[in-house]
Amino acid sequence: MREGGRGKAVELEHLFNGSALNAVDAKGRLSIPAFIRGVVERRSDARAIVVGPHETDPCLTAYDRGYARHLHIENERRRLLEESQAGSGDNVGHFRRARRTFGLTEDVPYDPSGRIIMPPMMRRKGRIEDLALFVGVGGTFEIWNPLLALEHGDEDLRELAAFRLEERGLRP
Amino acid sequence: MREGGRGKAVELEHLFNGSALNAVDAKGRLSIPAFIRGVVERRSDARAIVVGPHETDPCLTAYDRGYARHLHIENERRRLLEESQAGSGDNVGHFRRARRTFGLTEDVPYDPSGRIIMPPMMRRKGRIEDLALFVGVGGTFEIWNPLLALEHGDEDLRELAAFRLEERGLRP
DNA sequence: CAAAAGACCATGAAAAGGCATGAAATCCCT
DNA sequence: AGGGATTTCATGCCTTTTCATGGTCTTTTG
Repeated sequence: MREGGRGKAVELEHLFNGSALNAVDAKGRLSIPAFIRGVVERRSDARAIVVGPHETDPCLTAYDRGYARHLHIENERRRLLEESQAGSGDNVGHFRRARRTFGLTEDVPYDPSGRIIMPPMMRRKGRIEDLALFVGVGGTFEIWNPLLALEHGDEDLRELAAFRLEERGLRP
Repeated sequence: MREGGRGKAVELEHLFNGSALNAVDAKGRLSIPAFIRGVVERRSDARAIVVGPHETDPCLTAYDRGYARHLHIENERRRLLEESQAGSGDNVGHFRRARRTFGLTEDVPYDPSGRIIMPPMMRRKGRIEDLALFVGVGGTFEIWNPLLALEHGDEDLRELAAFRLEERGLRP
């Protein structure tokens, strides 16, 4: 199950699918929904997620360690490509990407009961307060402040957030 | 699990991921953040890092001993490649790289509590003063003077440095 | 002898782990 | 298919451990 190497990467055999709204306590502690943990563990058999700012939206992106390795390999491949193309060129682009992929993200293990402490920096970047909306998007998943999702999300996301909030008896 | 040789290197199974800002005391002592030590020890089970000047940026690069071995092997591979290509060509490039990879770097063990004394030459090359910003970049990690990061870094890095400084109650 | 390097202890803050609870979802058996 | 029993989850609370960092004291070395 590890890394068969036969074409398909294990990371993409299981996809993040679904959504959930969970509470964040005063110390920034929160449960990773079970459906996410299932995929994380089948993909990488590590009880940890990697969290970082989303590239374009006011939320966080997250994935498992196997996917992080995948990103690393892609980065290295691209570097070699650029090196051979642009003369002996600068690797500036490479370093920038690597820094973004690994410096701005954090590896966060979860405990046996499936909880993490959202790192303060991520909490701030994602503007996560006392609720976290998890949204599967296939290869990765997103973590939203549900109120921001209502405000800045596309129509589908807004509807999703509204539903999950109502479900909890919250109607802002 | 050491170095199976069958494709995947152990060095790349665990990646440096995250960031931290630590103090450098009057004696030049500083703690290697726990998340770095974890990866270092899983990769090479040695309590030491290898530090050198960064290829393009005003900071230091560092990694574990296993990764140093990896660089050596890569270098040799590349030498053979260039030799067979450019006629019996000069090995100038090879020697230059080897000197850079091993001559300009230093192997620095850390004590049981996880602290090193930054070698004076590195301290000077990286212009490290009383704060050190560690930034994971996958295969390796960087050590910045956070003020230089603010000044010369790309946007992401600047933001990172600013956040880590604020977090400590420092706003330059 | 002086200065630097290294080992050892001390401490406060933060994080990790464990235990308990209530609610919801699932299973299972008639 | 129903309905009770069981398991899984999310979540609050409390305890233990880890970490970063400062200080002191010893050892080494020029």
